[in-house]
Amino acid sequence: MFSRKARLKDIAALAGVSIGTVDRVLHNRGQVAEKTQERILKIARELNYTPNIMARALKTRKGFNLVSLLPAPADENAFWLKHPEGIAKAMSELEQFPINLTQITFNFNSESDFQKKAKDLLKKPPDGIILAPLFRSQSIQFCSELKNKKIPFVFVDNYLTETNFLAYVGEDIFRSGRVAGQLAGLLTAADEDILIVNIAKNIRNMHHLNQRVKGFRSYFSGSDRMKSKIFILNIPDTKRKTVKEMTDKILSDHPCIKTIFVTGSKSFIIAEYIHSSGHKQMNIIGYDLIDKNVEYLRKGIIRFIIGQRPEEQTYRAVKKLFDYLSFNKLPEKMEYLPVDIVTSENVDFFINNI
Amino acid sequence: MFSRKARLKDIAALAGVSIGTVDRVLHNRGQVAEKTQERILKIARELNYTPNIMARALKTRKGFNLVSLLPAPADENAFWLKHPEGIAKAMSELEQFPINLTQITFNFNSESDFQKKAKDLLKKPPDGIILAPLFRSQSIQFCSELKNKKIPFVFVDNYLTETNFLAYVGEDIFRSGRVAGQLAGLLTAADEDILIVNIAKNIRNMHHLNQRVKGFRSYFSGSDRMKSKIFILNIPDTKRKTVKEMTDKILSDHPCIKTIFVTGSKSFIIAEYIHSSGHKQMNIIGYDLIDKNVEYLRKGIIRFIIGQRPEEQTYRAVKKLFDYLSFNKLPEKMEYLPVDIVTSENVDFFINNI
DNA sequence: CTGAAAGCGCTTACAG
DNA sequence: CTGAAAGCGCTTACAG
Repeated sequence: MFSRKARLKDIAALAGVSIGTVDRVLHNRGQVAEKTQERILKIARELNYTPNIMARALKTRKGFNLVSLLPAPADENAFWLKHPEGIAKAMSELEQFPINLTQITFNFNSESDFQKKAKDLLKKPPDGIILAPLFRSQSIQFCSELKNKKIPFVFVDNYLTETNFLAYVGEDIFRSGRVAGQLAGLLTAADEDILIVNIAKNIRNMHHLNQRVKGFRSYFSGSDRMKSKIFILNIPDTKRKTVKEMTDKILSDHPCIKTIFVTGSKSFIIAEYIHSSGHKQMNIIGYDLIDKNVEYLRKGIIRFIIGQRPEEQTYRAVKKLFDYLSFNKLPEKMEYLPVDIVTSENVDFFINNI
Repeated sequence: MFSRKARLKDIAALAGVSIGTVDRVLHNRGQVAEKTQERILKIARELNYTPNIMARALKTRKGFNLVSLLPAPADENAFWLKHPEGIAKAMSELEQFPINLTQITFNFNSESDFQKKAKDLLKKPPDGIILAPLFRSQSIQFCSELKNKKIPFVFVDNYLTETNFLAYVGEDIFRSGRVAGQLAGLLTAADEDILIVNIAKNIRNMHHLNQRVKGFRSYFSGSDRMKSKIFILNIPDTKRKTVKEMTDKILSDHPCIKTIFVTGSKSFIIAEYIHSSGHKQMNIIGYDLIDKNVEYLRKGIIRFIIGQRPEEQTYRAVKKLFDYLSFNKLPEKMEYLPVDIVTSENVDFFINNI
């Protein structure tokens, strides 16, 4: 009724040997007579043999220690709250296997903290690592150590081409900027202008955000669709006073600004200020479904949020690492998750939804 | 190093019985002395016992026959091309288990063909069914037979509340209409009007499409945000002549129409006509990432496509059925997939992406 | 170079 | 009411 899978036993019977010999051939271990070997391989091929992974897992029971090294979530970067959820989900699906995953976090603003945590974890080298490479040079150095120690690692959030990472799961950053550009274009009339706002304290953010700005601008470049002017504002911190002064200034200098693109997850700060300060209504576009952004999205103060599925990044990263370590399965190297366009009407589908 | 899971053996040792007895208690079979039973349950709880599903699967090796009963994809409903992909993906992930899934298709326009196929498949009753209930009364009847025969079934695409379905995976139809409404609102100025187009040959479509229309209208109702008028056009077939005549008429009667919402997957037909007929440019919003729609989306002739993840519907449906049959796991009953907002800039992420 | 045997954790039929 | 044993398909250490 069901076409049974071929077993070692079947191959052994046909080849007239024991299953031990078949196994030796199939795993390239031990010395087996050339002729026997050929015969066995031929039969295995004909029977389309693939091992029963249940039986293998049951027998082998090899455990792995994994480590995730991600920024600690804090008020100012609630974005990183979502990543542990994806890890938890993946681990619960893999509950049957003897895996440990230790979550290590580092201070979002401290390169030395990252270095310290990275160094510490290597004292007891894990079998695989999930890593958000926020700090470029420190990450490159760390990854070269991982390479020396032959520890595979998967990037989330961003990647560094100069390392030999096993895989990347995350946003196509440039592309997501283009999507934002398209949305801004839809919201902005020909006689209205656009403001890009970067809110960044540290250099990492700048790199990430600059990519989005590039993508955003690229959507408009070379086309005639854009008569609006595009201004840019870099706000160095999130103090209310700084935000107020800098925003007020640029908006009064350029009264035609109607659309504001906030390149990071802090659009709620701009939304809050615009909303409470008596400025005219703006079209605000931002990133990431953190609670405060969602709140302003529902209120209609933020128009669009672009989502990058942070939980799914870590979820898939864990799965990739597991498949690689357990089944030698080489994962798809670059896995760009969809750029989600989220509004007040479809936001419910995207939160608490992993 | 790894916290080992408790095994039957461990419980047996602590309870001073054999693993056979433990198993009998845990599966509520056979007669076990009250006292022994209590002791064993207590220990199992304390040890937080969960069975090792690898071992169980290896031993049990119970096979299932599943059937999917979905419309045959055809030129006129390319939407249904995607569903087999999700089935294929799920089956390849479950390759290790002795499962069969037979895909049965019926003619999208023929209720009698559905009835025939449904009847035929029951001659050899499967262990579970995945079903798209296009034809209401015929589906209800079929589902009541399934209930009698105790065959579990999962709906995709739509559901019928009066049946005892195991689960539904698909769109929140009303809600997706609301999302379309919001997008239309963004694209339409106060002095411009909106046209809703239903293209439907059969009654099923009408129900589905009407729900979307309701959602669409509900977005505008009771709010003052809408000064535009909303017209509706029902096109009974897709002949070029019919489309031309009816579209021309309504657009000349109402020259302020600027946005067209096509409630089904045939927005490419409207896009094609508008584009090639010398009408002024319209904002077109449609459904489903079938090739022709994607083509017009990329060209900028369709503005937004709303996606409902057809592959994921069947993928999850198969998984739910499998988990239910194999592990007695009751699935989440209503699983609404996200309403995806797709534009020319993020469409790449949503095609060939399962 | 090859075979026989133990055992992963579970389920099930049999014996008592 | 309970235990002992076989076996799912694989891997591995041992014996020859």
